[in-house]
Amino acid sequence: MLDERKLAVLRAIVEDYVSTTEPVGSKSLVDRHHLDVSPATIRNDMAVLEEQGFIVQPHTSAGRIPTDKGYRLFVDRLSGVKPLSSAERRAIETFLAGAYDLDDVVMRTVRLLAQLTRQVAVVQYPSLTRSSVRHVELVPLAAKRLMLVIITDTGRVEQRSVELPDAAEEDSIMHLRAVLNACLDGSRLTEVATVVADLPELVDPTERPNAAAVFSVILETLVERTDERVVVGGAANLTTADFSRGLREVLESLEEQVVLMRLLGESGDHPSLTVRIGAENPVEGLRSTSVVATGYGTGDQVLARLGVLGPTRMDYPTAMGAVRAVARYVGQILAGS
Amino acid sequence: MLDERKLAVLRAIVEDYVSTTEPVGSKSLVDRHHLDVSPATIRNDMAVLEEQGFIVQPHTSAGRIPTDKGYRLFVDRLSGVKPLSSAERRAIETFLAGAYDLDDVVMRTVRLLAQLTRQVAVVQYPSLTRSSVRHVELVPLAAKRLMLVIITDTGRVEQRSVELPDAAEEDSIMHLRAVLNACLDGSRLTEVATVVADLPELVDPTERPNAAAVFSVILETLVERTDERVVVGGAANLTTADFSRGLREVLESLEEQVVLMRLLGESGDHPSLTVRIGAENPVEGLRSTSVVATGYGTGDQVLARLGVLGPTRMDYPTAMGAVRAVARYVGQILAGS
DNA sequence: CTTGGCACTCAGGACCGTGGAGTGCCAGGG
DNA sequence: CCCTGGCACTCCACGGTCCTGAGTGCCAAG
Repeated sequence: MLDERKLAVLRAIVEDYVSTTEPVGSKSLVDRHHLDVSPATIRNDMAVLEEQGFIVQPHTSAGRIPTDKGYRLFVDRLSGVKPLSSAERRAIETFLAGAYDLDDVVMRTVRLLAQLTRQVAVVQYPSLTRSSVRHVELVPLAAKRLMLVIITDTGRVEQRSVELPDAAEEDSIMHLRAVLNACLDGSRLTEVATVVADLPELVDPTERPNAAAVFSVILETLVERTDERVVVGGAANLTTADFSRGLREVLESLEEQVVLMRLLGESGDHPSLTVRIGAENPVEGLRSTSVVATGYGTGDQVLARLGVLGPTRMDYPTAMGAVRAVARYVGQILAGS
Repeated sequence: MLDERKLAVLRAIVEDYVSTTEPVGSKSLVDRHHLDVSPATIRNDMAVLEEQGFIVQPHTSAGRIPTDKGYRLFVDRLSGVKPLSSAERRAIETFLAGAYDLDDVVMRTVRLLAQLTRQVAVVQYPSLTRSSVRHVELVPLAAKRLMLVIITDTGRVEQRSVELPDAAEEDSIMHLRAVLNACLDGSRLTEVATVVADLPELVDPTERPNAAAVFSVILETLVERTDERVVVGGAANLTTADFSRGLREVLESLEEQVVLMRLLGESGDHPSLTVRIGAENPVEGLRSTSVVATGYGTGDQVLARLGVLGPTRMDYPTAMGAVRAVARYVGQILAGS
């Protein structure tokens, strides 16, 4: 029911509206894109497109602007992913290559994405639950207190201080550390819960209370704490797109870790490019924004997600290209370190 | 040359303007504050205040608004620090008490400050250079690669990966770790440079290349890297105060770590409350904002700084009260952990 | 199905007039 | 010398009117 030309018209409307921010009319359409028909014909097409809910006019006798449904069709069928220029690719590469630790990689990634797309960038730290333990360290801080440091194979470091019920000897701590590393080293964090459950038997009875304290903190840290960290950058880009007074709402949402997680999509398993447009968005208050996100990781393993957020009127092909490219490079960087 | 009443007038102007956001005129002044004189008298006073540069009128025959100089006088001589209500104090206490590690303390602090003052909150992580080493850990990741973890007495953990020139035995790493901890444990980070310089002699000659690699990374991390981390929160509060189109500029500045450091004031030594008003601000692009900051730390030791940022038209007494109170509580929390 | 013609609609800008808030100045009184 | 009431003046903000131009929907003809 939508013939070839009507689709072309929709595509043209989206493109023009995205680049000009102004409702686009039949006249300007025909000469900017070389559709070889008259404005009147286009008007008929637009009437149909409007009836179907792909476009609307802000007021009678103004141009048309796409609806969420219109963008959706555009993304699904009318546009590809725009590959980056080679200059941009080089820029990404050199910019990310300079990073020297995980924090730095994440920070640089967020800046990079924000700059490339001129939107707000959102990057999730490599997920704890998907990585595995590389080393556990116990550092005595005081007689009845020590610091627990867990290092994962994605370079992430978690630290927690632990209160011990009894004063601990240097020896018993050494022993505990050895046990922990022997058992946990290499385990996926999803397995940690079961592994830890068996641990107490390996410890001298007199030391069990202290060991139990440490174990429970480990569980808390690795298993119960789903609090994945998310970093945001490029918030200044929100000012160009006027959300009227919704800007406050958007900024507030961006400070909520939980919201950001839902935004990126909890279905973090498949690494495919996801686009959420306007009201498709699960988050109240971000109903006038779109999110382009994807998973990233080393090899076929998805460690976390990253993406950009902007007004529904955003340059989807470019955003998708940038997000996909950056995700790939970050994956490479992480794999190589 | 400014008698008692003129000062009272200035104070009243600042207070009214801050609460109403509108230029304040002689008439509304006299009945909102019970100055027992006629509007005409006030007008004369205002003429003088304007001549001296404490206030201006946006257009002829509109009310007056304070200049930066006016706010300065207000802060220095006309207003105290408004203490928090006991409810607020309790809220601070319970909110901060729930924190379980350093990251969490900082995050909670930033939220707290933003909520209390309804401004943008800025909190610097406890400074590396002012704390001392509690433990150094070396974790082998691969034959020629290991992870260096440094734990400070303020609970901060720094991690870096190190490329080794030669493959390293488990033994030699153990030895190196022992040497490092023996020498560095307890040193102030400012002394680390000199201590490290003497280290190579304590290491077996065959291991010197590897040791040197580690040492240089330590130096990089602790000494050369002045990159102190700063966390921002409550950016949404910027939307209420209209910076016209300067909002973008402000948001951009807030994403630059370096800028934030300068904002809080590098003169981090004395713990006194600092107020920077408008153009007094060292940062281009934040000339229309004010910053209220202070140092915080354990006991008499200043570890870092925190504060709030807002439009020059901000409620200084309240902001100062909140900043001071939060700084104290954070200090207590850090001291107790 | 496309096209040119035509009448219609409506947002936005320019223009104008008015009301009110606020000022500066002045002359008189304590 | 300082305070005060009175007065004339200035100008912003607000609302109404008009006009223009972009854009539309519809229709009849090709």
